[in-house]
Amino acid sequence: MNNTKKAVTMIDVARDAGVGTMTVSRALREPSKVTPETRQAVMTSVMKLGYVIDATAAALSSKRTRIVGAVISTLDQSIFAETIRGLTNGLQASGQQLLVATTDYDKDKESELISAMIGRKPEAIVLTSSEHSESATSQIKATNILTIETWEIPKKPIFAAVGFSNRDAGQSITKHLLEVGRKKIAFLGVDRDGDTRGRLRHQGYCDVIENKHQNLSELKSPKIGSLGPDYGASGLNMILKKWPDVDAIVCASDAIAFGVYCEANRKGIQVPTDLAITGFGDFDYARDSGVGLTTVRINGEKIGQVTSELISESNSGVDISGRVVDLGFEVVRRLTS
Amino acid sequence: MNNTKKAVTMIDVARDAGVGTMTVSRALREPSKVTPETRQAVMTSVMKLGYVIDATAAALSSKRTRIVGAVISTLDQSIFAETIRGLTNGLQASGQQLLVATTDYDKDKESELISAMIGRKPEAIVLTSSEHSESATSQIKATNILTIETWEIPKKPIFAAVGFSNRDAGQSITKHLLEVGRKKIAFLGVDRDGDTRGRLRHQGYCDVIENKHQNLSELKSPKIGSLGPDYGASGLNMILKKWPDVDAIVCASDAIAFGVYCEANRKGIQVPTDLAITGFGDFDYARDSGVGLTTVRINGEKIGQVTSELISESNSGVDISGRVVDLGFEVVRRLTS
DNA sequence: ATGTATTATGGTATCGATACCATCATTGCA
DNA sequence: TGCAATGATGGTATCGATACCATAATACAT
Repeated sequence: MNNTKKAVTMIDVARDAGVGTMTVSRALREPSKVTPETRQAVMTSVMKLGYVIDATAAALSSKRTRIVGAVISTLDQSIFAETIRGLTNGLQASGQQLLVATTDYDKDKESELISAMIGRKPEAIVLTSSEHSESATSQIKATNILTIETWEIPKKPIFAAVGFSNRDAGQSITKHLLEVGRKKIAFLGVDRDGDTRGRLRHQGYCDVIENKHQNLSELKSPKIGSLGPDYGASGLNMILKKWPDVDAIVCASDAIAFGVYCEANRKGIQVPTDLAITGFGDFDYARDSGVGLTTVRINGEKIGQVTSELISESNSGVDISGRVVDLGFEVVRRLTS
Repeated sequence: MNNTKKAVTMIDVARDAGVGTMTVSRALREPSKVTPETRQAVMTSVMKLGYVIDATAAALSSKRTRIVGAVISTLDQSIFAETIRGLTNGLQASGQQLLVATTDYDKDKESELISAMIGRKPEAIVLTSSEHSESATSQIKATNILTIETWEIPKKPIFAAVGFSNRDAGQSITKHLLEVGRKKIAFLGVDRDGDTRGRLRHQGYCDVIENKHQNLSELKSPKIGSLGPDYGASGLNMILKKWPDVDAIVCASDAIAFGVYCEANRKGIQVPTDLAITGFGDFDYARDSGVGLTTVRINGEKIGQVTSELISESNSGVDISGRVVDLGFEVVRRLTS
């Protein structure tokens, strides 16, 4: 495995094709700059020797790594997986590649990973969290590497941001429930350290439900355990015990909403007649399962795609600092509200 | 964004600290090789100047990129996301980073991406598909880069493999249904081009259901559309039309099984009394939703973790070629069988 | 026909850190 | 006391491709 085999370099190809190294380099990168014959000769030698250009050397020499770094919170519930997909697709089209690192919502880890990323000298860094440690931010600013914050649009972006406002989304979905006549709307979510999204959605809910008596919210900070459907099931029971007359629950994620829905079914609670339920994210099991969950749709793939476009733009010389792309969200009413 | 700012190099640090560049290099990488005082002086200068080691130059010089490439089929339904997670966690611990590329089950794209990966001279390449184009395989063999195939264990691994046998899994889950007394067991899956997993699971099913009359299988090749729950819903109807007396359905994925379950519920079919349903993968919505789907559990994260361990082992000089780690799977009986 | 613009090509310094070897200082032991 | 062994440090060639500049060869205009 350890490269015991010979390494074919550009010099070998040049010698074989009877040209200089620069001609090989050009034939490979800007074919129009060499005559068709020389290009042909070079390509033949490349094939014959099985030559592959060394990206490391090319990067050092040209000062262009063609790497984009993504420092994301988690890949767990596929929340960001779509964004990664949108990014890789966009970047692959322009010959860039994505270096990923996951922080698991740990700020120290994020800071550390951002350092490592900076060392790679990527052409851009994509972040999914909206709050960063001081050292991370200052380091990014110092090195002046294009950094794009995604999903939650921060109040003060470092350079540029692509996403939406979780708070606005929280407001919209709560308003929707009010509009369809719900009176006692509860909120169910988790307040995970370092993960501000749930908190912001809760904030949006609170903005709309001003009445202190009406504000029925549970925002737990579970140290362990899944933040998925099982939490929704126990959450519903908690809420029912505290506020038996609840008639709607805004959940901080589809997974939680799904758990609430299943538990309601088990208890014989009619949805949406007795209880309306809304989710967040519009993931496949909310969308296609037949449950017909009312939710807030966020186009994660588009976030990645637009981000890659911004990166391309920046690479072609456009100054995109200060650019904020708000892709919004969509309240999708289905059968649970 | 374009690095208009000065670049701090190791020479700058060396000058500032009043030592040679090699001492700086050592102070940063092998602190034990320098006196505490020099190390301190170097670190002070590093902080002062905001120096970050240039990974590109380090890689070129040391011939160690500390990059591992992952060429995966898709990140869509989070099937491989857990593996990515296991990998990044393991690799981050040893200072490696993961470069990801997605092929969307396109073999040409895979071949192309593998070439690009090879150019990066990664310390290992991780593949999630079990069948590769000829050019991809030969290129990998020629460059002699450690390549680990994951999930489906191929008959003839290039170097090493970590995963399980989809065919065995298909057999086991089908046997389970026979054991619990089912007589008319159907199979529902999709035959996506380039994705052999569904086909192998189907193969396992066929191995067990030898009787031609009993073999009720649908393996469609949908060009478009989701392979998720919505396919399960329509699939159930197809099956019922063809074989009204079916009493069990082996689904090629949890998502499909989930769709079948929901559709059965809608039609008033009792699960599991009238119809048993099994899935594949044990994703969260199968696990925690309360549906209690009987399924085949595959530990995707462990695949990534073990893979990263193999990579570490190889990096420390052990020859792991030919190593095949079969992590198996687990038939989890819940409420739908 | 001659000078200028244009295209094709190659030589070489360079990117920034590390491997290798040399040097010098210090310690241990006969 | 002297000599080898050990440890700390630095000089310099090197990794492999590209940028920059120089040159050669061709086309084109006057």
